[in-house]
Amino acid sequence: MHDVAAAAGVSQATVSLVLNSASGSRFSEDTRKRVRDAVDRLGYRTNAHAKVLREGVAGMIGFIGDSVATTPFAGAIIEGAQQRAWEDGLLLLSVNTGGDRQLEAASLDTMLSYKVAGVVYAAMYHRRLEVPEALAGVRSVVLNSQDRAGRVPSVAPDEVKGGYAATSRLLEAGHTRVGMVNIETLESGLPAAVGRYEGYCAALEEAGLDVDLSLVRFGKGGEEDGYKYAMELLTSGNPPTAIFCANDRGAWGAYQAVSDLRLSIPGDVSIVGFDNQATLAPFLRPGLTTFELPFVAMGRRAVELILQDAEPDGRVELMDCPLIERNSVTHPKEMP
Amino acid sequence: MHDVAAAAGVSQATVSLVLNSASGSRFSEDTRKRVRDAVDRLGYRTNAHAKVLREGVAGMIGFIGDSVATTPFAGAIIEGAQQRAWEDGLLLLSVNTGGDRQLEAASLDTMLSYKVAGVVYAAMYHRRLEVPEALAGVRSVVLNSQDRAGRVPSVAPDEVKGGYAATSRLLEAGHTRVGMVNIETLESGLPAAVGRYEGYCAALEEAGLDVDLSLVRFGKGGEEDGYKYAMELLTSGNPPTAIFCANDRGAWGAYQAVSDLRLSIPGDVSIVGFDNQATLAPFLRPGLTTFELPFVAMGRRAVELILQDAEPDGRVELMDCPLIERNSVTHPKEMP
DNA sequence: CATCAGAAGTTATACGAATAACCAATGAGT
DNA sequence: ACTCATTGGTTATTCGTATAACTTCTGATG
Repeated sequence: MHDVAAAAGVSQATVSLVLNSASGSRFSEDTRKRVRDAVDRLGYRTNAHAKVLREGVAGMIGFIGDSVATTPFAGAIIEGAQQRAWEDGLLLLSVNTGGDRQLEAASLDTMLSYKVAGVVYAAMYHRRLEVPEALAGVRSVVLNSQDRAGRVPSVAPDEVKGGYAATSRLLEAGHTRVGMVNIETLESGLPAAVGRYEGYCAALEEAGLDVDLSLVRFGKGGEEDGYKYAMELLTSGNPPTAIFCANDRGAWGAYQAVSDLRLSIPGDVSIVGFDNQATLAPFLRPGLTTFELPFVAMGRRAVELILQDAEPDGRVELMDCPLIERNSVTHPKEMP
Repeated sequence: MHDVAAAAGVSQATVSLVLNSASGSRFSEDTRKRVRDAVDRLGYRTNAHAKVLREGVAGMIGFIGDSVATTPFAGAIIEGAQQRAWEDGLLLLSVNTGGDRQLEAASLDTMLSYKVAGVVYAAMYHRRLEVPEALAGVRSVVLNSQDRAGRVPSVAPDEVKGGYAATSRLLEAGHTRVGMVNIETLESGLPAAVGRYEGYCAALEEAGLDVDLSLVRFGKGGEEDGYKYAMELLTSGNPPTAIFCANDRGAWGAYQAVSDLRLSIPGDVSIVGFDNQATLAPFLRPGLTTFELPFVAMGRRAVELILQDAEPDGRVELMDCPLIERNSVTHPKEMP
């Protein structure tokens, strides 16, 4: 900057003021032009660290993921966060800890020493977790999970509403016997499993239907269980005409079961999935009607909470899971 | 740091020296202890910006991806880069540009103003690309692609060797009629398509076999083409006993074709894929034998090149694609 | 004519750490 | 007694920017 000042024949302060005062017309047009020319000629670029040193806070937001980058869905989460940050000219300083608490603490420490404007603490899957202590020292948001202690604001998908919407989609198509293959037991406490089931029940009740436990199965989220439990449901005495699979992998298993039974989707049985897994859901035949975890929107929202002025509270913000309509749902077959 | 110095009853310089001189025993044990106690008591954390300001280079590496985070495979690339960076105590300052050259330039500019130690320029898929001019100003590496101008060093998968290894795997199992369903035409110039085909030819020739063009098809990389061309090959007069599908999605299509023909894998036809797509290859039945793009290793290597002392040249470093053995390959059936 | 307002800059300082250069005290060697 | 090395520190300066506070000049005004 001193070089620029010398080249333009002014003082360093003048350069700084010309460059930063948005429109404060304190200088003559001539001087401003000389400064800008010198900047261009010398290829001057401001030193961000000197700026931060003076101003106390950096144009960076820390992003700590327990392994977000490697899980196929959730890359979108970091993408959303980054997009939103960049809209305010900020960059993401990111780390995947792989769940290593020590790495987590160390990298958080480094981030803080870089005076990040805030920290997004993102989890690979929706759960209740303990945040590292050092987070208390900065503005922070828990993403795709919830702070168990309830101190840090959180952003997570609305599983209940998602389960409700998925089930409603089938009920509205006219189904009255709607099965569910869940991804975990309720005792697991997994918000996705508990919430989607709760939504399933709520939708049935609202439609005046009882929850028939013979139509509900609890697997482990893999396609093997999807296959196994869909098979059980469809070969039972009084099979469902539609199945809500609480994740797409389970739905894939269900597809295979339906195929092995020489039935067809959606003619004989309608299927709704959950997750909109990019490498799976669009490629099944027929395309899987499913619900999307709003990763991009969640990432954006988390950064937004960091950026906003209002003092944060420990509130959990739940975000809608949009329906992705494809071709695995239709009306139930008329009974013979 | 002044506060710490005051609390410990020493000068700021002493604190700095005690904290940084690894073992330089210039101070009494007593003083050092007082300093460390004060640091703990006050929860002092060094200001990274002040340090960078003095030293000229930051403990950060820029990572620019054209949309790495959202593509399901390549999250691993950023993971590898970050891992390696952290081993040297560096963090990644990352941006996904979504291919927007303007955003790319702007974010690169910001990164440079943060005095990053280097920049990794990562592409979503392997190709030849033009790097932004500003990259010339820093140490940089092109990742998962190659600098067309040949100035910036590049790290990319060894497609030829991959295609060679895939084909060899089938030849070694005893197959002599090995088909290939490619992901693109050769005219596309796509290194993955061109290289894997070249490797396929090389392996055949080395085994003393001619390349039989009636066994080769060029699709668009989707499962529809995988289905269509596998079907063509298998229903031809003299079908192959094994097919090398140049990507896993194509292999999935081939699986469906085989299934529709009431044949079995690997009994009637062996299949080898490419990509080891995490949400697909392990879940096919039988599990797909395939090759992995070494994303983590590539990410690591790119950062390593940035970190190393030697002056870089524009060399392209090709990395091996490891075989992921599952159950889709066996000996050919004896002819009746 | 004295005064005052505004325009157009400049000077000086602070941010936090690293380090070269300096200083004071002690004890050993001659 | 004098020199000199060693130990254990301190002082002063630098990195690059932002900005509060000051200066100087030019017209305009009462």
